[in-house]
Amino acid sequence: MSAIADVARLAGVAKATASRALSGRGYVSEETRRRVVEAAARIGYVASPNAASLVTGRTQSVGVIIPFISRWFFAEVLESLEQALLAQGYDMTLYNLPAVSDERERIFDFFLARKRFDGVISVGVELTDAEVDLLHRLGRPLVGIGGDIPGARTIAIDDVGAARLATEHLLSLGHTDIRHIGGDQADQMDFAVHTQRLTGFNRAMQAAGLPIDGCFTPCAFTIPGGYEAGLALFGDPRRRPTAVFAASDEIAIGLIIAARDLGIQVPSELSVIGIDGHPYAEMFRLTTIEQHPRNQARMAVESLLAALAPDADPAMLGLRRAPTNLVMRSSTSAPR
Amino acid sequence: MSAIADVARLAGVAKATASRALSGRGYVSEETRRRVVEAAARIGYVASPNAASLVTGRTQSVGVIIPFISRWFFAEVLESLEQALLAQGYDMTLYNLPAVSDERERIFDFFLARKRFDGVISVGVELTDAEVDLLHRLGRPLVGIGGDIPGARTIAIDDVGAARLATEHLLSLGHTDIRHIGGDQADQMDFAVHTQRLTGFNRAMQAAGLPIDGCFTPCAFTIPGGYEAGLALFGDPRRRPTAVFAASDEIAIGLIIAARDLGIQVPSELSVIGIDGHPYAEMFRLTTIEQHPRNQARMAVESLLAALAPDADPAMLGLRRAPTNLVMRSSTSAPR
DNA sequence: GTGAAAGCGCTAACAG
DNA sequence: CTGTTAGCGCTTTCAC
Repeated sequence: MSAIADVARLAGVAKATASRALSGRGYVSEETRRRVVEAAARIGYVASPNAASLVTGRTQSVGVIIPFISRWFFAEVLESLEQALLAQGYDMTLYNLPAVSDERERIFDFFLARKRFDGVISVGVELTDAEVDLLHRLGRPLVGIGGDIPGARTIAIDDVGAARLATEHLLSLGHTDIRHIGGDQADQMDFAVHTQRLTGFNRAMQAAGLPIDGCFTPCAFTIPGGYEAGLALFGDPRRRPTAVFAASDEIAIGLIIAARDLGIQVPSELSVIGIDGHPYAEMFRLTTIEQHPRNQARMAVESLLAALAPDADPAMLGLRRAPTNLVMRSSTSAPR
Repeated sequence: MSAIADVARLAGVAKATASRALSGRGYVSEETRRRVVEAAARIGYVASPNAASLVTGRTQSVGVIIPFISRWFFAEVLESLEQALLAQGYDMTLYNLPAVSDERERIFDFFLARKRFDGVISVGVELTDAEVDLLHRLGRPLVGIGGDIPGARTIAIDDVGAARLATEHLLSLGHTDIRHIGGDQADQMDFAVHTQRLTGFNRAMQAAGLPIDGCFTPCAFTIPGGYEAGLALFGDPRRRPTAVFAASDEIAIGLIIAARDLGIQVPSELSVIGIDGHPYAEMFRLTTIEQHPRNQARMAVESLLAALAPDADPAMLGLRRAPTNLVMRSSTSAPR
């Protein structure tokens, strides 16, 4: 016997009335509602979301696909997504997407293809055309964070602009020997971020009339990645730059640790600027440009839920961008 | 019309047969199965997990509750859980549990209480009795990682033993002025971990006939937390210890950064040992005891799924512990 | 404002 | 091996 039937019987009403009273949809007299709620409480009634979904088509659940969990930016996004979603009564099913592979295909074909979610949020994943297609075919809102997805709302910072700003900051301090350490272009995982930040760097350098040849060094997008790159780059004092723009704070922090290991004073002998707003920035006296992961997450949820609302505003289908602020977390300095 | 009915009609069989052919349960002739599968493929049939769950009672989904996402250990556990679960056809719904609060209560009463999950995995959360009760009342397997949950399978390292081992390592190098920097006992979030690691430290010290008064300093369980503690602890050269056992690698790394900022050589002037197996350990020449988050996660999933299997082995209901290895990631040294 | 009835899409008996 | 029959627990018309 369906559980709600028990509640109904106990309250002396029909199943339909109990349903209305409990879900808040439809007209129920105050007196009846009270009786139903009380009856439900008495027998500890909990609705079956499955049964409800089967008829309403809504699952109150959203799928999130993300390529990393342990990198600061992604973890931060995840935390905020979960919080924002939960506050609206949605829960979050997480798919940690590997590089294109059988496993990945399975996530799309087996898990995402089913009508399990009211919407999908894709965080910093470079999706293939087929994947985007499949997601659209679900007929449910799709929102991206960290890069464009054809036909979907997207939240992102202006990566080219942020990189340019960072580089210009170093230029304005008088530096001319500046390097960019960033992600490998061949690394599929991190959206166009790598390319865009390199582009911003190149533009700023060229606008200042400086050469860009040999200024870029790729490395893994992590603290150890930056550390390795730093050991290699700063090893020879005669070829050491006076300033570095790192494509992420994690790389920047790795560079600083390496510099210190080599006895180089930061920031007096070497200026480093990064992008992210990483919480370790202060400890390392790192100048950084905030990427506001929490804001981006909140905006994504807001945008997704707006699309889910009965009176969805088609205007929200455009591209939205989170603000990009140059935040001087600590001192960079002029070259000596 | 139910989608599977379309498939059935197209294949010229009954719905039940189509169901059997597609789900693999029950007898179907090879010929029939082929026709059904083909028909399904032709119209792009995807089963509705909701409808299936409604009748089978299984959701192929597990709930995971966890207090942090951005700390290394937790992120690592999460990644492994997701991977192991996915491989078995389960997806993972994530609840980032805040300290006891209305939000937290809502997670239990509203989200977890519904029969949405085939099982629940609790990672490093100190659950209240009421919460444990609610989880048990679901009648579904519950597995814990990182600390005991009454009546549930639990995977954890031996925290007291690991702490003791770490301290003994420092003692064996000849150190006698050793401090323990760990989590605040009042911090509810981190299970009994704080207390247990402090206990292990105290036991080792006492066994060596050393005093423990004033040897413990609490701090936040993060790199910045360790950094702050380090600045305070190492500021006065006359009161500086020769070795520190940090309750986590993150604290240890913070301590090392602080020490370096103060011009102290690590490890020659100060030995630091931590627990975790953090990937930054090598960069910081940190000695650490591995906590194997990935192993623990895999064991948790294994244990959960075993309980879900039709022939569940009641013997698995016991407490299991992951191996604790003392790994010398790099050099610690004797006091000078 | 409330009740009766008709499903949502699927699987599990049970015959055949 | 396959078809028929009953629901799983809920929401939603549509009358009253």
